[in-house]
Amino acid sequence: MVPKYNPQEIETRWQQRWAADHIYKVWQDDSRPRFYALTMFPYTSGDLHIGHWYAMAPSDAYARFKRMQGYNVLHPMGFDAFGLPAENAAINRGIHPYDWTMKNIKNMRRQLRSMGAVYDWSREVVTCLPTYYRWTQWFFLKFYHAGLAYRAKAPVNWCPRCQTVLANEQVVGEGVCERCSTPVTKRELEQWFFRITKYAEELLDHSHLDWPERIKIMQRNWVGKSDGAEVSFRLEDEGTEQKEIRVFTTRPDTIFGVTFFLLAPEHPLVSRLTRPEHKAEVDKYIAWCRHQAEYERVALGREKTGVFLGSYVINPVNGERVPIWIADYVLPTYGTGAVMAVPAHDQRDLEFAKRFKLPVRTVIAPPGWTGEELREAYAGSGAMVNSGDFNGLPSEQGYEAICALSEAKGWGKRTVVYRLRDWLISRQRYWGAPIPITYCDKCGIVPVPEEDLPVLLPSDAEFKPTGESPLKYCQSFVNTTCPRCSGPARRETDTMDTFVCSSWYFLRYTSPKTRRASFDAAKVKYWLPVNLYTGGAEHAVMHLFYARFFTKALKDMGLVDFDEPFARLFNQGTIIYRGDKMSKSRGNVVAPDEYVVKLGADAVRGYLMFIGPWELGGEWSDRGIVGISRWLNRIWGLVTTDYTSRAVDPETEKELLHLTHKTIKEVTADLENFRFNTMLSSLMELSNYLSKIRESGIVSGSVWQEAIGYFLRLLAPTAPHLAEELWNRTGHPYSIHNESWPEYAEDLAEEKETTLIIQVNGKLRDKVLVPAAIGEAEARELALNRERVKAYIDGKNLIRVIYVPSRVVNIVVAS
RNA sequence: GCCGAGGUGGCGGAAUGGUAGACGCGGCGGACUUAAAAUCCGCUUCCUGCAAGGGAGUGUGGGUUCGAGUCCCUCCCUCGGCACCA
Repeated sequence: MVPKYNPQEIETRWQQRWAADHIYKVWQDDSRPRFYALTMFPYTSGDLHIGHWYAMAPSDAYARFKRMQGYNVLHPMGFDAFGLPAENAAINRGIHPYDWTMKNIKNMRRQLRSMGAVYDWSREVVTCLPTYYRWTQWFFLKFYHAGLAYRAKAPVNWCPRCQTVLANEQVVGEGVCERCSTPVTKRELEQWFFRITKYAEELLDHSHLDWPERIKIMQRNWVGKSDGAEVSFRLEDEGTEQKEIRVFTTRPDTIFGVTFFLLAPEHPLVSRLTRPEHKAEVDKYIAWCRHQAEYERVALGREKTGVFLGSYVINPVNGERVPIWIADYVLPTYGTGAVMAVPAHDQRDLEFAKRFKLPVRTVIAPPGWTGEELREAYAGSGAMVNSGDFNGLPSEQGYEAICALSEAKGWGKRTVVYRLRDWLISRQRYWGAPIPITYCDKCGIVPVPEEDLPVLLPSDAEFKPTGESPLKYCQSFVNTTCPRCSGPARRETDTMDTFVCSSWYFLRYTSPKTRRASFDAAKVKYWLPVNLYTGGAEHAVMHLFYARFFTKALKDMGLVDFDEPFARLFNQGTIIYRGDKMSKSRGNVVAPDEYVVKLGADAVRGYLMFIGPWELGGEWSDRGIVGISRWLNRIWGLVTTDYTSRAVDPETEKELLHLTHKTIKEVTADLENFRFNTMLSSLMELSNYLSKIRESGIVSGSVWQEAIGYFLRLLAPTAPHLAEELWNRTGHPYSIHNESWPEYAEDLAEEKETTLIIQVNGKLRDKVLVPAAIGEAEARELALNRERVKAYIDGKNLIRVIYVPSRVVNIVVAS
């Protein structure tokens, strides 16, 4: 009696054996081509849910496939372990963030091990350990010395709930916090920034990246490059030390159409340019703006607001006096915070002009324009009008001509403006890598010397959120000596955004234990760039963007010799459950554990791959997984029950050989393209055919054994435990995971017979099984003489016959 | 508003411009069983017909083609992202 399929027993047994034998240990083995297959490491939230498995199980199958294909595969795993939830848990439950995080890691590691992945656990990376964050701090110093890290006072995004500042990238949707969805407010604070804008142009270049188009578009939009010109408008009243105001415009060709001038309410010149008789109104407006939330202010479709300051600028092209207003739709952070308003050719300016009865002057003629007032702003191109010497010039040429004139006269120049802002990395929280900076009354800002790293987090800090870093109240941490003059000094108490930690973890995996450096340069040279990076698309302008910036900066510092970290990127879709994305806060998480116990990790892996195309995600279904579980059970029975050959039918043997090779071909192509769902249907078709053969027993024992051997190797990436067990039970040497991927023979994979479709006027009328190599004449002859076809063509005029080789004969007739 | 992705049986989903619905779930019928579960076999897009067959059918409406789920245009819906960026 053959024992029943017992996934739990099989899976734990093989996992122990694999671990004991270190079969997934990765060496830097130059004789094989390397393949770095990376999956985004999880945040240490406590439990992995099915959504995590959806990211990890298919990528593990892919890594296994690459291994079997003969690559030296690095497929590591680690934990993104700093961050707010740990601190919040500490506040709520009185557990230290370190203990909370480590407890979670322990549990998540157990869950990950139960998945049976090829992770080499000796390479695990945990970002909250001093052995790791020491190097995060080291990178900060490198950036500081390279002029890429600076401290500045700026209006920053503040999350009142998280009690910390946020990077622009972490403000999402209608101006809410990426983490807790609380509306974000603005605060004027002295903070640390990374100069990511220095790389704006380089970050736009995705030309050597095999990345999804939508991610590239999102990043491009985020950088927001605009070509245009910077133009100076002289102040009419030159009594102030400031003689002019610069604006940025993408349409210098419309400069004759300027009828008013706008400043952001926060613009530094506002108070100086406000005439006494307007002061009360201006102050009132500015106060009103200040209590508007950022997202209200930029909400589209709002009625335009603003006030006149009472002073004027002079238009450099025609010497006109232009009134200066302030309006909240002018953003202080973009361009110069000032706008030359051209209501005829900008919809926003037109709305403003209408509201405040300001003049509108058309200076670019729309097609067919006869001088009437425009209903809507015309933003297209056309001949210049009302533009002095430039009248009649096409606007594209006008653009060039105005730029040339401004440059010649010195009141303007061509320029490029980016929407991208520098990356704010300070966080007023405890659980992050301390920024390695000291403040000395004598020496000012002094970086901590490299040899003094790490700046350790004190274990005795209080975590109560006060809007300032808990480290600020920890005297033993704050008080230090100046590295330069040895006098008393204070430590920086802000910690770094966790995205700094995750901007270089993929380098650390290559040499996780090295104590001499952040990474071993030779190993990074061997493994990087990452061949394939998989994870969710939600990181498009955060993690993925920062990691690219980091890599480019490291390249410029000479620390690495490549400027893009991830050659190929693939985003899996989202697993939904009860109509919603799985998340703790929605309370709809499905834990893999109970399914692993009941049906086995192989079934969970298989179901997640079978659910649909990986990039589209899908709905988790308790019913769906039993289909895969039953299939694995059938495979168990198919292979463990002795096969008895009762007769040998050469035709069936040939057919089995053909189907086997066809399956190898399909499974290989599907894996390469992440089409796990169709890969599994191919395997099911083969196993269904094998079941039929086992019933009839009409192939020889050796042919049967060979087919089973192929089948198991094709199954190994998806169901590593079951494949190993059956490989072992069929007398093969350990381990199937060190076997080569099967190769197919093209002539065997090819179809020998095909169903010829016979259509009359494009409608299916008959089918007939023919040799695949059938010739055209023969096919036509056959089709025209079929009884079923004759009924449709007799007595009609044969117009033409279309023949698609070995597929279709379409007979076109007319009555 | 703009940019992506998508819309196919009761459900998840397959289909190089050439048999629409592979594979699986569910359902129905049968075998095994005292019975049930499990397992195995068969059927399962809809309408019509005793049947052979016929007709319709891939969100909507048009177009290209011998032939369209697939290509082009219009519109509708769902999901994701961006959004007063001068």
